[in-house]
Amino acid sequence: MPAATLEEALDAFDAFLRARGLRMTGQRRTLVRAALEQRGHFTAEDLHHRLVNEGEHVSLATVYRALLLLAEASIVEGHDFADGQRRFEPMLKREHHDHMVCRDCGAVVEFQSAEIERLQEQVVKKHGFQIAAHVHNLYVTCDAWRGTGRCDLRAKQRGRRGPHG
Amino acid sequence: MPAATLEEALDAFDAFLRARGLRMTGQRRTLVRAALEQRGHFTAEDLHHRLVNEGEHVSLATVYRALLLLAEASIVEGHDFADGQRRFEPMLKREHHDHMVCRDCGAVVEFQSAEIERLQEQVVKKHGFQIAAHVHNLYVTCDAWRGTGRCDLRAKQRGRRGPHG
DNA sequence: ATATCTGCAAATGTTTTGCACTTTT
DNA sequence: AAAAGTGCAAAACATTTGCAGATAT
Repeated sequence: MPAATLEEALDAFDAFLRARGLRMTGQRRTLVRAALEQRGHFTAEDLHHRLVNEGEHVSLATVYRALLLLAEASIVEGHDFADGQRRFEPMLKREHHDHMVCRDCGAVVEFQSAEIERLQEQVVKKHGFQIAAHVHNLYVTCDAWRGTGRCDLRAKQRGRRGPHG
Repeated sequence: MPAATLEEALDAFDAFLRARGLRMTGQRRTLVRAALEQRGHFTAEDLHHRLVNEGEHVSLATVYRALLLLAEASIVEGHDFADGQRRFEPMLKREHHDHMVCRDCGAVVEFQSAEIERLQEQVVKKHGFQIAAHVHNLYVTCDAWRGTGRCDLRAKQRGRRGPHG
């Protein structure tokens, strides 16, 4: 199943908004488009910068507010990669996946494992819970790739400490 | 392997500090003790409150600074349960585990799965990475337990939204 | 018309930091 | 003495929110 088109995303968002008595606006349309055009995992600020560069007039507050709605509508999904900023990615019509995050180069690589999902579900059931969501991030290093150019996807990285100390 | 005793923790911390040219102080000793006595997963503020109630004079800043060192020394481990505050738990001589976090009652239940760990490692290797750390949190609900009293471990919960929208 | 949006600036809340003073070594 | 630690208050910083004016139904 390929990722959703802009039209599909706009339709889905429109339906979502309508169902909650909310309104489709110029800014929200612009934000849906920009979010889908964004490659990889982006922050609210990334999205805002992009729009400012395009000459669009949308405030950062509106970006945050829209991202919240887009996540509730399952058009995007938010992730915490322990670097102090929430990342988003388009998720409409995309399959679930988890992430490897490289601490050397900042690359975010998606992975899927039906087997892990199954075991996860099993653990939760064994305890009488129901699963609502999960976070499965693998923080990795890629020193072995140094110099190959293969891992220099996102050189920038924040200094903020993760939850591991 | 049972959890570490206070003496073991103090020795480990002392060795860690010494190796880095840092010093054991009264506050740090107090914090090690309090952290080990704390049951379950606690925040920096929990720890601070506890000490204030005991009549100890330790500032919140010192608590944060000590927790950082204790985590680096692997005496405690920090976790992000997506509620806006970092939690810590004693980890010296304890086995690795991941967590289920109940969104209804706030309970944190530990789980272990050698199978999941193995698959995780496999995924990382397949991509040529080396694993540095991982976060595997299962956010669950326990409505089925309502009224049984079994799940009301930690009633308090924060309103802050997690990374999923 | 009326409820919802938006932008701006100010607030929030956890964690970090600068600095003057204490405590270790 | 010299280096490291502490408390306090202020700073940081991503995200949220109050409010007055703008926009959608």
